[in-house]
Amino acid sequence: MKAVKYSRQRESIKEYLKSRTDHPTADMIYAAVRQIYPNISLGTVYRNLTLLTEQGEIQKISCGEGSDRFDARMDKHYHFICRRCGSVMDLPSMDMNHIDILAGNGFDGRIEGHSTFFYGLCKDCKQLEKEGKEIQEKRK
Amino acid sequence: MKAVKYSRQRESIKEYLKSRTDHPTADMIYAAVRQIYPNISLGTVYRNLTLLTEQGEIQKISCGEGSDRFDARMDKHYHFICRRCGSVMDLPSMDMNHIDILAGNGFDGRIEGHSTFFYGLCKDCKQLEKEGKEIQEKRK
DNA sequence: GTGTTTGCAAACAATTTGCAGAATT
DNA sequence: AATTCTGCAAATTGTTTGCAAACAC
Repeated sequence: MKAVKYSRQRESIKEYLKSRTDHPTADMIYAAVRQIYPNISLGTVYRNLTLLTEQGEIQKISCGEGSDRFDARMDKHYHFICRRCGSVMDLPSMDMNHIDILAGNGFDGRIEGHSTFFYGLCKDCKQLEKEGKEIQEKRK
Repeated sequence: MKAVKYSRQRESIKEYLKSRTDHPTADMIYAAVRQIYPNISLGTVYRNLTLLTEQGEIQKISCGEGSDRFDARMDKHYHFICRRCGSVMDLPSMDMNHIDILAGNGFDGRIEGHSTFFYGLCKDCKQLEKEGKEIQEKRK
């Protein structure tokens, strides 16, 4: 019932997201795409991010704090969030399917999956903290 | 510099939370405590939940979808969220410290911990889905 | 032409905050 | 008396939505 039609705005959003590995927020994507389509609205960005997520072309990362982030990488991987600068980065791929079994032990429902993110200090912040440097917020 | 003074409202919030295992939202707590202190405001509830969380007396559960939830259980345990009714429940305690090591392999930052929740169908919804019954939203 | 998408602004939900007065120490 | 906490309302943040015009098929 719902046909999806082409739109240059959506294409631009997708392209931008594919070019990044820093998992931008809707706002960051808005700012970037506005360089090309100055009249695009934040509502359009949100609508397209939702649509693309529903179609399995991108994924939404809800990390609790702050705005949601988006990722064009669709292979299974986990995310790391730096507690100091707030940046979100990909971790090398690893298999953690076994934790669903673990969690199912002694639980009477059906475990279908999990959502996990890791936190700590990214490489840069590890170094900066050692030097007692100031915090550089990379997160919005 | 910041002394914490007693308040009956905060005590009531803490008491209520200790009596529950369903991880209520700020709104649910507000509704409950209002039975005892009809003039309490939602702002006060939020302020106290934040304070209690900072003091390590309770914990906040951000599960991505919808409002944050709160938990008075402070021993390490994981949460399960039913994708059908939205209820949040505790899982039997288990040790998953090893996944931090796993995640650290090939990553140049420092992993300090993780945040995980499991999802699927709770016992009741597993049964109801089998019978083709209607969804009973338990979540706000 | 019909149906989908857009820009804009207004609406919304969850949470936070400023302030004057009340409660705690 | 000094400081912290409260109720209230207004402000903020992140996101969604209604609508008429523009665009895709």
